[in-house]
Amino acid sequence: MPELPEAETIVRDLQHRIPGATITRVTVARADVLHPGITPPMLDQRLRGKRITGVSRRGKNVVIELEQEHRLVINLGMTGRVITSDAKFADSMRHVAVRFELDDGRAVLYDDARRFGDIDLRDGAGWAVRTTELGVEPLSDALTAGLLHALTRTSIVPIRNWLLDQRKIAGVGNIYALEALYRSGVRPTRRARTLSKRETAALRDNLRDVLQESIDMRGTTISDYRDASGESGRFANRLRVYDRKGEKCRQCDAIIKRIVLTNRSAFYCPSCQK
DNA sequence: AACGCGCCCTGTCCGC
DNA sequence: TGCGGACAGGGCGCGT
Repeated sequence: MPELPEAETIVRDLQHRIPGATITRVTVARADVLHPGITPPMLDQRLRGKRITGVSRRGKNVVIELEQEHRLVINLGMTGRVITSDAKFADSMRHVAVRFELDDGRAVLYDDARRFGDIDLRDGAGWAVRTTELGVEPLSDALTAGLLHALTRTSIVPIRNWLLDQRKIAGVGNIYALEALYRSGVRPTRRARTLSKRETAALRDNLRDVLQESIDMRGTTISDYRDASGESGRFANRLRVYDRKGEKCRQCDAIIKRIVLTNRSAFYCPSCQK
């Protein structure tokens, strides 16, 4: 579910709520959301007494920064949510997997119906490893048209699949990959290396635009996504192809198609996208 | 090395 | 009303 804009929205919410607080206790109801090798007692023992110093994002991951360079890295999978216990909707969370109790009486709740999410704890060195496994941040200056063109030269995979590879660009998921391709006039099936310089330049700009516009609307809620207060995002009605099979293209009146690429839906306008 | 596939798990919706 | 199947924003491990 949550891609970069959704993770970014949660991060911004948490940034003005939890830094300065100290974790007093961690309770794990669903150990399968913990990163392999991390056990519930270990998590509790290593977090207890640690002060939260900041909150940031890397790709689709929400990163809670702690004293001594430790980081709690939360990947929300498909249905993960991070909600503070003082939020209006906190009591309605029905799949709380982990609770991080704070010294001010509040708690940070990790809720995840499908439990595809992953909670990892890294020290400075461990984080350095993890972050280098991820690709360029699409909203950073590092993602230039030239870089996107160069990166795509060696791959024969459909460009939609290429965009989902977190080792290349970090944070893009199915929704924004498809929306950016639509805006760029490129079909999701096109092999990455066949995109022209002009097309990769357009794709770079459109990717950044659609991500930023979604952040401005606090993300896309199809069904599960909620921000740190439990509220839905408002970008869903701005989607032009995602989940619009059979509906009319907003630019040309052709009918939006749905195909399957490596077991995941792809939507596109057969007339606007080449 | 790069790629495609199956799978992890729960909830919801649709057709019968 | 109930049941089976398809599908869902992600990502890992495996075989080729």
